[in-house]
Amino acid sequence: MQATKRSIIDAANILFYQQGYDHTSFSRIADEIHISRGNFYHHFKSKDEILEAVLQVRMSHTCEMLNGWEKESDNALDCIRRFIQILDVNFDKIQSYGCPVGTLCTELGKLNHNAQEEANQVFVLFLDWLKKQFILLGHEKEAEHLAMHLLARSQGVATLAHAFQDRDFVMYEIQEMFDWLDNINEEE
Amino acid sequence: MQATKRSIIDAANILFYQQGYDHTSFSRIADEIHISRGNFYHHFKSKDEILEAVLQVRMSHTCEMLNGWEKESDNALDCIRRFIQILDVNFDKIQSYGCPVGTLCTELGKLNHNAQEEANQVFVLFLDWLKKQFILLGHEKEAEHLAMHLLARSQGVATLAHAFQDRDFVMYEIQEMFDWLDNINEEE
DNA sequence: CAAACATTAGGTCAATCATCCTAGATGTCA
DNA sequence: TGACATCTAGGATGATTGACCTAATGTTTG
Repeated sequence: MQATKRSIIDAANILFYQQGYDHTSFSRIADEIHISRGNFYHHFKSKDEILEAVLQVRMSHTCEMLNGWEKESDNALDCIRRFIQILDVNFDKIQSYGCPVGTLCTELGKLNHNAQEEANQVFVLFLDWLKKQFILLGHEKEAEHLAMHLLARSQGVATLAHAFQDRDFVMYEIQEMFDWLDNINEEE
Repeated sequence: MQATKRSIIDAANILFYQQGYDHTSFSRIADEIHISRGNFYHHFKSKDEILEAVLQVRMSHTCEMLNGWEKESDNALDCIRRFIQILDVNFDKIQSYGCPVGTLCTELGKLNHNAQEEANQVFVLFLDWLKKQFILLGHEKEAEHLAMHLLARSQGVATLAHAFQDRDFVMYEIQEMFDWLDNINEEE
C-alpha cells in the first residue's frame, strides 16, 4: 500500500521539477516506476491530488532541511550562509531545471491553478526561517525586508543560472551576498 | 496576407506570456482572433515556427524599448534607473504573469526546447545594454558583473512579485537598487 | 473577363491526455 | 482453508492536441 503510493509521489516530485507539472503525464510517471496507468486511481483521485501530495512532501523536506541547518550551525550568521550556499551545493540541478520552489510557483501561477497558494507556502517556510535568523542577529525591525531581499536575490541568481549555465556567475553572486551579509552586521 | 499572420503572432505573443508556451493551443489562439484552426498552416509550418516568430517580435520590441530609453534619458545613470523602474511600470502584468523574458526562458529550459538559446538572446540584449551603460559610467572592468547582478536582482523581484502580489515589496526593492546604484558611483 | 495566385474555412487524422472500469492477483486474518 | 479487503494490470472512454488536406473564396494581373 505505502510502497507504490510512495514511489508515485517520489517520481512525480522529480518529474514535476524536471519537466514541469502540466507537461508531466501519468504515462511518463508510470513508465518511470514501471506500473500501469490505471493503478494511479486507487491511490489518487486526480492529478491535482498527486500535486497536493508532492507539495506536502516538499513542505516536510524543507522543514527538515531548515531544522538540520540550525542544528549543524553555530549561530544565525552561519545559518544564513547555509541558505546562500544552496545555490552552490545544488548548482547542477539548478543549472538544469532552475529552483524547484520558484519554477513551480511560477508555473502554477500561469496555469491559474488552485494549488498556487499552497506552493507559495514553501517560499513562506524559507521566509519565516530567514526572518527568524535575522532577528537573532538583532535586526528585529528589518527582518522581514531582509528575508524577502535575500530570497529574491537567490531566486534571481537561480533564474539566470538556469538560463546561462554559468557557474562563475553563481559563485560571484554568492560572494556578493556574503559581503552584503557582513555589511549589515557591521553597522552597529 | 500580412494581417492574419500578424494577428496570429500578436495573439500568440500575449498567450505564451499569460499561459505559457506549452499550455497554449492553436484552438486558444484561433478563438482569440476568430479564425479557424486549419488557417495556421498556410502561415506557419508548426507551433515551433510560431514561437520563432514571437521571439523575433520580442527581440525587436526590446531593441526599440532600449533605444527609446537611451533617447529619453539624459545620461547612463538615468538609463539604468529606467531599467529598474520597469518593475514598477509593468507591475500589473508582472504580478499576474511574471517577467515575460524570464518565465519563457525557464519554461523552454524545462521542455528542452530548441528555441531556449534564442529566448536567452532577449536576456542578452538587456545584458549588453546594461553593460554599455555601466561602461559609460566608468565601470569598464566590472561592467559585465554589474549587468548580470542587476538583471538577476530584477528577475528575483519579478519572481516573488508574481508569487506574492506584493507591490510594497517591489517598491522597496526598487529603492534598494537605486541606493546600490548610487553607492557604486560614489566610490571614486 | 480569365487565368494565376494568395488566403481561408472546416473536416480529418493519429497521437496523447486524464479518467474510469473491471477482472484478476495478492495479501490478511478467522 | 476460506472469506474478504487491498492492490494492480490493462483495456475503454471521450476530449484535446498538433498536424495535414481539400475545397472554396479573395485578390491580383494579363
